[in-house]
Amino acid sequence: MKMNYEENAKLMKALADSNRLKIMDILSCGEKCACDLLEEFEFTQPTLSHHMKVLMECGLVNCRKEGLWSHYSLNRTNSDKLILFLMNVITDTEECICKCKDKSKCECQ
Amino acid sequence: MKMNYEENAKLMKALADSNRLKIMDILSCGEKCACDLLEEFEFTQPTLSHHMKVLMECGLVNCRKEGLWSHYSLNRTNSDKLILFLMNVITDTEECICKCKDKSKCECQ
DNA sequence: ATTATAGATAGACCATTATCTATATATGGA
DNA sequence: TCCATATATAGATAATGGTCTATCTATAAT
Repeated sequence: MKMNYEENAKLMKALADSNRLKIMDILSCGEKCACDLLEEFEFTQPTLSHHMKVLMECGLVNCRKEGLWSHYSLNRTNSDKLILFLMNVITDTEECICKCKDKSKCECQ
Repeated sequence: MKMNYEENAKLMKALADSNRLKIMDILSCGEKCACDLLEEFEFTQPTLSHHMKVLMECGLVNCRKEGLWSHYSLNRTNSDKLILFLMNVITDTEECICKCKDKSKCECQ
């Protein structure tokens, strides 16, 4: 697997916030409009708008506009890809970055 | 599953950096000393020390001291737990936070 | 004991970010 | 057309975080 640390770090940053994790959790059960999401939090509407922008810009959330309302939903493809990436990170694979190093050079073992 | 957004957001923050993702990837193949890790990066030794502290303090990485050397390794239990948490976040489960809400109150659907 | 080396800590600097208030935009209804 | 409402944007502020240089601590070798 091609390990793109930079790109996936952006997705991780998007989820490195407890409020956005909660938003993702809520959306995992189905599409929700902004007003419904806002009810679950203490922060203001512009703050929710900011969080949704962060999640959308990195591709973890989709938005469907209908009249005045914005309906948000998970992008499951990209969410799954991020988890797959993480599983690759913590798994010892043949193609791992460390495999190409000359082990004999290590002084400390 | 008990969804502790705050606590897991801390773990996500620790992995929301491309250098630390790469460190985790390297450690996934086995224990490495700091000097070996440092070779893979452009940044300075104090910067590596900072990154290792972040990863250790949230429990994603263990450290074994041996003389002058510090040997780092993945904490697979905690790494696995984080991925399990993420899978719960993006999965529609019966116990999801949104399930207790009164759906009929939603104005937008 | 002195010196060299591995790693940690302190403090500074700059960029990023979560939040707010105020305001703008866009849509639907009277 | 005018107003109410849902959401987005702008700009400010305070906190956080990644990196550096300089320095400290602890261990090992001579």
